[in-house]
Amino acid sequence: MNQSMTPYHHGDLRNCAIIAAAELIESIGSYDITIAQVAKRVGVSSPALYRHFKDKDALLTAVRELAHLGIMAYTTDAQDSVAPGTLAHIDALGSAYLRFAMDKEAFFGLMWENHGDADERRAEARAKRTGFQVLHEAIELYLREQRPESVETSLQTATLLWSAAHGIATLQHNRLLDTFDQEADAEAMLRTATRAILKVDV
Amino acid sequence: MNQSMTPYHHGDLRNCAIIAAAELIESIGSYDITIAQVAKRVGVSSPALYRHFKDKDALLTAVRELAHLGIMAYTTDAQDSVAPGTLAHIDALGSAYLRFAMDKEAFFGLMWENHGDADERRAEARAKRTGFQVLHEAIELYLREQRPESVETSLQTATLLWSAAHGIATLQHNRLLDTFDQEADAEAMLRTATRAILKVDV
DNA sequence: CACCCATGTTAACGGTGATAACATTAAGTT
DNA sequence: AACTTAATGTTATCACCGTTAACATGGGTG
Repeated sequence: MNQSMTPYHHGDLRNCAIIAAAELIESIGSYDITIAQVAKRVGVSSPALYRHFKDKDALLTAVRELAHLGIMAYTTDAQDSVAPGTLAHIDALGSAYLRFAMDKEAFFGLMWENHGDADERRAEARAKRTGFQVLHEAIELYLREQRPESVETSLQTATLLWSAAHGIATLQHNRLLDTFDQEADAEAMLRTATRAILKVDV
Repeated sequence: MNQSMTPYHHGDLRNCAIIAAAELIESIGSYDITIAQVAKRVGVSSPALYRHFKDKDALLTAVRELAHLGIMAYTTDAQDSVAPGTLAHIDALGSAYLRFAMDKEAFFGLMWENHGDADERRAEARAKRTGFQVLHEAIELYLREQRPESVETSLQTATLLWSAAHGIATLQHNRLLDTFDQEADAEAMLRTATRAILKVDV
């Protein structure tokens, strides 16, 4: 009846809460947020959120899904301008990963927090594997064309390269790269690692 | 006077609280502990801890120092049985790192949490750099003897190798290595990475 | 229209980190 | 030995947190 403001039933609380949480995280630069903060931002009482999320971590898990989409967007963008299966392709993927870690610090941190129950864990593992597949395929293609004798190790190679990228991203995220090497350049490091692991002559 | 039990003044509360916190973390396998839990374990009221630690994070920072000592112990042990500056030496350091990450999961996770004020951050960075130096020296020695033409890149090489080790350790810690490659073996991966980065022929 | 269920509300609980105000004791001064 | 003081403990209390219970609202279906 009252057509003016905020009807009793929100209508799309679940999605709005996820987005509000994400915005909050982005704006304070930390995933240390509060149910009450999210509720307030959506204009709803705290307990209302429990109609849509089992607990706080379920909400954060939903935000993590968003973060996975975000990283996929970075990845997809990066792939646009490169030929599939080239070294430039692999570089672009790695650089997208590093860029996401820097640009969206709080989300990157959140993604690697491992609280949550088993179901949530499995769902996230699936999302992460999806991202990994992109790298794996690029590397498989690269090896098939450049080093066909090593193509059967493409899975191990991809896993190792991801690990290297993740290590560099994580250390940079914690501001430790500069601690070790004042002139460290994450992107250059990853390119070096990529070439070493792919055994390309530099 | 009353020689029986628990004098009013504990006498060594600060150290005991740190140890109690560490034990608690080890026993529950998570660094999500409570001031009250620590206080109870030491047999003291919660506010008493605030005489010795500015806040909860200061206590956790002290525990992190302990964790750094722990990783150094692993490292030192590993070095005992290898000749300095050999590939085996570098392998031993990496393997010690991975072993610590697995054995002391909770501590490893805690070490890379980056809350805390600027002073605490700087202190921790120093501790981490100390650990890094060990790897750096081993690599410098190795390069000087095996690849003298690359010795001036020893710092970059050490930083990169640490990043790779850290990435592998972190992914394993989050149980993601198996997600990517069911047969992944962290130690084997690190050996591969080490050889690739040092440009040793395999 | 009547009912019901999804979805919102306010009230309340136990636990958290932290502070204030007070108590006790060890150590130092005279 | 007595007094003072500072360090270090205590209890009482706060605001806030995640979460649940009990109640209110109202849209959708018979």
